[in-house]
Order: sequence, then C-alpha cells, then structure tokens
Amino acid sequence: MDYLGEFEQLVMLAIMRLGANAYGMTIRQEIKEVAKRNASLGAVYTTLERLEDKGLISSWIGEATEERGGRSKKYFKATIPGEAALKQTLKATEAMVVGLEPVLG
Amino acid sequence: MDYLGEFEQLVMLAIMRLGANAYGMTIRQEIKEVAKRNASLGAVYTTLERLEDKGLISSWIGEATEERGGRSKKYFKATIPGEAALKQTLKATEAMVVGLEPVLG
DNA sequence: TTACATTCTTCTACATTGTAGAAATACTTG
DNA sequence: CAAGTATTTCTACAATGTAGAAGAATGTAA
Repeated sequence: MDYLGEFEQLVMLAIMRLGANAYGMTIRQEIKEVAKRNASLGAVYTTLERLEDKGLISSWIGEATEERGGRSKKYFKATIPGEAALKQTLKATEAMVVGLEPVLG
Repeated sequence: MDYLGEFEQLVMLAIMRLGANAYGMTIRQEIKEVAKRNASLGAVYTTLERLEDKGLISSWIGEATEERGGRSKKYFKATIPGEAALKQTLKATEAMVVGLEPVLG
C-alpha cells in the first residue's frame, strides 16, 4: 500500500463527505467550499479515474432521470483499500505535526 | 501561493521539527521514525532542492569541523513563505477532515 | 603524503500525480 | 429534430515523487 498525493487526499475526503451524492461536479464544489481550493473539472476527473484504476474508489452510473437534461451522473465511493490508504497518509502527516501546533497554529 | 505536495509537506515538517539540526540525513531519519515512512536520500535531496528553488526553505553550509570525517552538512530552515504555504496546505486538508473523525479514527 | 574509510551531497533518469482547456456525450425541452 | 444543459472524457503538458549511482569533502592510518 502506498500514499495518496495531496490532491488525491482532497478528492477522497470529498467523496466521503458527500456520501451518496459524490460525483464529479459536487466533488469539485465540496473541495472549493470546504477546503477553499480551486480545481478544474479536468483535474478532478483525471484524479478520479486514476484512483479508480488503483482500486481506491469504485463507481456506478446514476439513474437517467435528470431534472433539466444533461448526461447521467457517475457516482463514486471509497473502497476499503481506499479508506485504508487515506488513513495511513493522514496519519503520517499528523504524526509529524504533533508538537508543532504552537508554530503551525 | 500554491500547495505543497504530500512528500513536500513531510520534508517541511521534518525541517521544522529538527530545528537547528535539519540536514539531508536527519530529515530522512525523522520522516522514517516519526511518520513511519521510508524515503531514499535521493528523494529527500531532490525535494529539498525544489523547495529551495521555490523560496520555501533556505540553506547554509555547516562548519567544516566534523567529528569523524565526511563532507560538511548543508542545513535547512523554513522561510516565512514556506511556513505560510505549509499552513495553508495543512489547513485545507484539515477542513475536509472535520466531521469525518468517526470514520477516519 | 597518500591511500582509504566515512559522511554527506549532487547527478541522472524515469514514474506518478497535478492541472486545465477543449471536445464529446447524453438527456430534456421547444 | 434543433437547441440548451449538465456532465463526462480526451489530450497534453507541468510539477512532484522516487531512487540508484556518482561525486566531493573531510578525518585517519600506514
């Protein structure tokens, strides 16, 4: 098992936060609103595809019943290995932060 | 100002943890011991060089007074912009983690 | 004073991740 | 069927991650 990149972490976290409503557009929006970080849609989708290739997330196509037209959504959720990789990555950073709180705020 | 990569974060944190004793070998060791994460020396030095190029850390050569031979050390410390970039990066991830503690442990 | 061991850094090269604009797809409504 | 809308996929390149090998500077022993 290896470590997630910085943006991969944000995408994984967004997926987990969004639960049943995690797809490209909302993932991007969640990152923007919560992390205050901009990302293009292309960046998000590329990362989603790579995470899925690595087996860290899985996807399924949503119902074709849209409200105002538009292509059907592709939903994502974290897999067990995906959650494990995320935990491990966060844990490594957190361990390094311990003791530096006074400096880092 | 932009964001630090996953390994860049660890290197920056190691430098701050080590204070006046931060150089290639100890940085690698600190990451290994605290974050439980292996990294080659080449990986560490490459990252240090790039961080310095971006102005996020600064360096100086240590005294030539070594105990048991060997080349003199190159010490590093975080710059003000470097600390700011680190803080911002950590803050973004932390904001995304809020509320997921039950799941992430 | 010259080998040699030691400690540390730099070089070289390639793989993975980050990034975004443009193009394509699929669905709804007029 | 044309047009508008929401969403995804494609294409391309830049930045970061990774490590092995080579090089450089110092102390020590013959």
